[in-house]
Amino acid sequence: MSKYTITEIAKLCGTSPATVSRVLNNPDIVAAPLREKIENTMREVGYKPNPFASRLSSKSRWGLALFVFDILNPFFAMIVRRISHLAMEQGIPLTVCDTENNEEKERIYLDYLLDNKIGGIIFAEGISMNTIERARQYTETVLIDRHSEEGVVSEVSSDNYNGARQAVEYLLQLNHRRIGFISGPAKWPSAEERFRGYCDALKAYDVSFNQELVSRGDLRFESGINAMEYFLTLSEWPTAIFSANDQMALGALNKAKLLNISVPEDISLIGFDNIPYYTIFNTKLTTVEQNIPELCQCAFNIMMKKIRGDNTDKEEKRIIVPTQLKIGETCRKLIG
Amino acid sequence: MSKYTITEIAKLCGTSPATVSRVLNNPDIVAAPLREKIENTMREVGYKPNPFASRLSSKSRWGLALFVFDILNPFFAMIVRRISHLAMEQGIPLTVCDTENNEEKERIYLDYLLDNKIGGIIFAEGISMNTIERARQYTETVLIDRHSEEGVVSEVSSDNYNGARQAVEYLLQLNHRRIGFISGPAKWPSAEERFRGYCDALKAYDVSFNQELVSRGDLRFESGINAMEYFLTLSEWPTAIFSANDQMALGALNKAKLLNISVPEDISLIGFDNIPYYTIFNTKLTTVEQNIPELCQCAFNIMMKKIRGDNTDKEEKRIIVPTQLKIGETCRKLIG
DNA sequence: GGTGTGGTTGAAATCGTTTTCACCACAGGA
DNA sequence: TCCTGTGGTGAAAACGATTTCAACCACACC
Repeated sequence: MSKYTITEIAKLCGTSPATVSRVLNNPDIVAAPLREKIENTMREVGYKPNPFASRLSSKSRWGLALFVFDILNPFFAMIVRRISHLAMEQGIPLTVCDTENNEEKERIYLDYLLDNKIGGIIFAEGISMNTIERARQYTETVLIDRHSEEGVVSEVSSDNYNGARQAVEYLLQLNHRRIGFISGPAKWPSAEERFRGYCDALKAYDVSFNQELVSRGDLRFESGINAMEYFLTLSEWPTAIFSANDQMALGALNKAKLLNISVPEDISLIGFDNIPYYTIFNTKLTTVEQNIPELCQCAFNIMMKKIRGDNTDKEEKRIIVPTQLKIGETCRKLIG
Repeated sequence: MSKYTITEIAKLCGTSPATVSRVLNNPDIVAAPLREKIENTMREVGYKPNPFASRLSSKSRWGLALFVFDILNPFFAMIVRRISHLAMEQGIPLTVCDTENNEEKERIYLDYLLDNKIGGIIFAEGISMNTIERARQYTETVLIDRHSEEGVVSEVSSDNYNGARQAVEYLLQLNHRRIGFISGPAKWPSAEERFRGYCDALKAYDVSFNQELVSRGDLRFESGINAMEYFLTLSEWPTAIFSANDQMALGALNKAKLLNISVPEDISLIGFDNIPYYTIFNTKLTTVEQNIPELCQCAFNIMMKKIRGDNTDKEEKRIIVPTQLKIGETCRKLIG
């Protein structure tokens, strides 16, 4: 709770407020001896600049916001946890915006933030492109696991394609050939990529794609249940199922258990995400781990660069973070 | 993005900036016709006061923070969702602090917030009393579902006692007499109250308390599993179980299902919280609903009053929000 | 008709920074 | 010697609100 002002620091050092301000914002242009003297006194008396005065005179933007479409979903809750940790470390206020999958709420939050001259916004998967586009015109933006059309926005995402492909190839190596897929929503690029990974893995093993083995889900638990119900109506069951996320995989797992269908004895199962939260089930799910800390760290770094204006301009517009297959207890090798 | 200043509004209305400011902060003291004229022009041109200028001149604190100890827990995620919604409605920036059940993190967050002259902090259950005490000395505080020693801090909580009591009495009315209890952590007052409710309900029905029917949990899914395992080792099983929260109840439910023990045929089960998230299981849990929206609204209102300084001073230091028993599919009536 | 009185309003200082502009001293070139 | 550029610094004007203080105008009352 610093009670000192820039003027007082100036007086203590026998210099002017202007110079102290320069030390704060542009240290290089003040002569070394004086600069050090000022820096020392600031440290000694525990001076902290008043953020409101700063922002009033420099019309610069400030603060970060994070948009997630469903904070009750542990994947996004995890992102909130990481990003808010990083922001706090840097002493940057973060506003968390849970849009509840509601475009009107996105609009209201965004208006509010723009009015308050927010410095940057990080969008997680699930936010509408309208909102992102509008934000982009007024402030810095970074996407996590969300693709924009033409790489106009910086984005950080998991390697959804290879993660999915690796998972399905793992099943293929275990001699599975009849592999079901529980997909995500059609509009979500990250979900689409997982689908591509699924298809290409099959192709690589000369297994023909079979539409009846695909069940469209919405990433929530229930759609995993529904998917499993659907698969069991088929005259010939799949021997393995790959789900576009853990929640649906667990829905499927739960459904199977209730019907006394054994996983992995009767059906093998792989998820995607590896949310720690989901160790709640006593069967350890085999899944593709997304490196959420890394994802968040990258997104945050890019944002900081943008805000600081370190525009090497050649910067990668798109960063891909590798995934990792985590072997659990839900897959088995077919003898055939 | 309002480009108007208070001075311009004044000019448009043929008055002075001072008066416009008064309309903003203290409308009553400016004569009705002038006030309305100013209000209208502000509306017309879409004027929004510059928050930084405001905060610079009025040395008042500003902004809110919300502490939760585990944002991955849907109960707290729900609180984050509600409070951030309310804050945004009022145009107040909210900083969400997920302390990850770590006292060091609490300290860091708090230091940061106090440095930034935060206007108020809302603490949810699970934050250490040290942190709350320290915060209380420098800023406004409100607790949700967290009791302070002597009512020094305003607090809003669910009617844990009566909610628990009602649940257990419901079981008693269904002729259950051997009722197990899965408790929460010892230090949590809200969990303790649920325990008291359990005990008093038994007493009211002349059922003697039996220590072996109590299993201590930590509110997480796993401890529900453990509790169920424990109960099943008893020579005589309980015919019903009341769990101090939904997560543990679902752990117990899941364990039972895996062991082919039917709920409610073999054992009845009641939870506490009614997190919408948990409709994920296809069996609808009978549970005591906490009115989270109301809880949050109350806490928020109290905070706003404190910030505004409307200290009727006679204000209730403690508000209790009623709970409601939600009948699901996990309880049955014993014939005996 | 003078004197309060209370309700409204405006002028001006203030909050703590940033930033522009002018100034100075000194170095280097003509 | 004079002129010009340059790096370092200070004075002072913003930034956009709040707040104090004084002025003003009825109006009523003695």
